[in-house]
Amino acid sequence: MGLSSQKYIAVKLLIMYLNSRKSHDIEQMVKEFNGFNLVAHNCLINANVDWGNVSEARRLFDEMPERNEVSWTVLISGLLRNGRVAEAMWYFERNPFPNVFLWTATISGLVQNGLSSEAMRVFVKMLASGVAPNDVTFTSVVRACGELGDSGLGKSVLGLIVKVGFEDNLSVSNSFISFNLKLGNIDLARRIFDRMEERDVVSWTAILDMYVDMGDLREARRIFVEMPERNEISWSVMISRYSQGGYPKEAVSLFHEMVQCGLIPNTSCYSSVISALASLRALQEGKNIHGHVLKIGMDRDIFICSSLVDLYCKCGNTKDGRLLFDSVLEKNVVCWNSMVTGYSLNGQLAEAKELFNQIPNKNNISWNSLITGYIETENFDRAFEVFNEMILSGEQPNKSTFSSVLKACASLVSLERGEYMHAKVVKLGFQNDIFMGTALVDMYAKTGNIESSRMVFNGMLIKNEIAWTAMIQGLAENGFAEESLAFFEEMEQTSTIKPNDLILLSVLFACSHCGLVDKGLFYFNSMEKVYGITPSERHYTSVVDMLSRAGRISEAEKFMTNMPFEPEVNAWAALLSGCKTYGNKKLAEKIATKLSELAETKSGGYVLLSNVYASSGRWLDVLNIRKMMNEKGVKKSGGCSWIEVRNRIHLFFSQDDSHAQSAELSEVLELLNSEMVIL
DNA sequence: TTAGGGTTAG
Repeated sequence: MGLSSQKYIAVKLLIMYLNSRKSHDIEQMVKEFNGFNLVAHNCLINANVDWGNVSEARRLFDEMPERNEVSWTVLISGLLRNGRVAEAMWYFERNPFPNVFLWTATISGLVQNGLSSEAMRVFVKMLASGVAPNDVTFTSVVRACGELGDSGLGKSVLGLIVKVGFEDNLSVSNSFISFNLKLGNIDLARRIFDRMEERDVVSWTAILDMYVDMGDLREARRIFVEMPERNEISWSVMISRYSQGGYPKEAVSLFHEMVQCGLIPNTSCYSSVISALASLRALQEGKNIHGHVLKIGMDRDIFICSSLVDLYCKCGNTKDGRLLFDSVLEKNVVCWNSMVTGYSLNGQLAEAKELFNQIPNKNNISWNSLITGYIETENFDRAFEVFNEMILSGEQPNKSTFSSVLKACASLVSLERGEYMHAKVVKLGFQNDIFMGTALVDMYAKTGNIESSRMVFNGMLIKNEIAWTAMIQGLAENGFAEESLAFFEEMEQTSTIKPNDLILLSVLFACSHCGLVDKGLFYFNSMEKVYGITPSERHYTSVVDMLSRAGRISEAEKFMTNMPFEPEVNAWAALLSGCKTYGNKKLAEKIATKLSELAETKSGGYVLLSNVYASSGRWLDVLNIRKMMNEKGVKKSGGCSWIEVRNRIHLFFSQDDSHAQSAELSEVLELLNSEMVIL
């Protein structure tokens, strides 16, 4: 077989690979080909690497009777591209063709796997071996310096580059732009860009990304429009950053715009747009994209698959998510995490736990997903257990982990654990993070330690809407109504943050508890006009409560009849309680009749009704309702309480003695009771 | 063989 026909076969295989991406066809073709063909074999290895069948690629390589330098390069760079560094290095040590391509492929592969120090060591070895680096080598080496955040190292490499004469090379200059952006030298990056004689789409995209990273999406959009040349990566930068930055709608419309312009989206664009659709819970459009991805043969891409798993799960369809997950041959940790998160989000904790146990290389996101799942299903005990297991396994908790566990401490009203977590946050140096600050303010407020809550809040360098909400709400709910209002006024005067519906609810709550009725009514009436927030049922109920507490019963009643929706049961309860306090028996009876009617029509109505009677001290009515519920066979979910002793949560249910020490506890209670009688 | 881009947790 001559070289030209070998080339012919290789080209044909490549065309088939690009068109059909069907491994089977290509394998068939290689088999039909009489005898061994080196070029075809190399192509097949390359194709398998691209499809993620790395083990198959390695098998093909190992079985080759003869290999050339392309075979070695394809295999080693393929292994590195798929994160199989140890295997790649094993082959690298044994490679009989140490040319510049292979050195460069290895250096860049190591950098891509986050092993920049190792990459630099290989680079030094390369220089010592006498092989001269080329421009591509330098771009990878500069990237490694950037990843290491080592500006001194970058300067030494620049010296070498100038010595060899690559300083004006386009790729090398581009890599220096990103190097400086990584180190925060924005001005220097911009100066390099401005000084460049020739710029390509990569240079422009780097500058575009700079504005996106700074959070200036408008300026980024301007650069994007003005760029002399745009390719699919420039588009993908825009789409992904809009998606990640909390603008999923814009990301989707940008994707449509791209398609309308006649451009072909790459895998990045697809994974980003699917992620945006997942945020929007847009299942149908996501399914359309999935169909399209299947049609064009991108359905094996791990990024696309992980986003699709996430999409199906976020839309509540864990079954289809799992089906897709199972079809992925070589899963990475992100793919695993997407599925665990999917089960967690949908409350399927047994499935989440089972899958979590099977993850081969867990990272902290895997742990966080499971912890969050337990917290969302209010299984706080298990959440803390998993947290402890995480620490024991040697996995470092991150800010997300603490955000979750602090939420659990708040829900459990467990100050002791909260303080322990706070200490850990400080030890790891996370205390200045805005998420941490907010979670701590909330935890301390919910556990009743308003002093610490205030201290953390005052110490926060930047305060966002969520932080202010936690503080204002915390103060209001802990009975510091006046202070809560003072903080609200301070927020209005000193920040640009606009009040949200939760803050206004707290403000109404505070006004109600301070007896500042007119002030409360003023804020309620300002909601729509000044703040552009439509009041919800809860806001209306709060006003009813406020008027009732102040004895303005007829006003409260009138307010209720003018509400744009059916009043909540809590609103009736507030009014009834007001009637009781101010002795309005006639209206109280009217409300009682109304509530009985409501109980008939609403599911769980009896329970609510009995709660309403209980809250206004009408115990006879409570007993009657309970009797009626028993007759009709209506079950009430039991009351539940808990106490924390030596890091263990003890749960107690009403009319239930399932606690292991319930007999002893009863005895002690009886003893205490008798003591109280004596006193 | 490269520089610019992607998926998951709070």
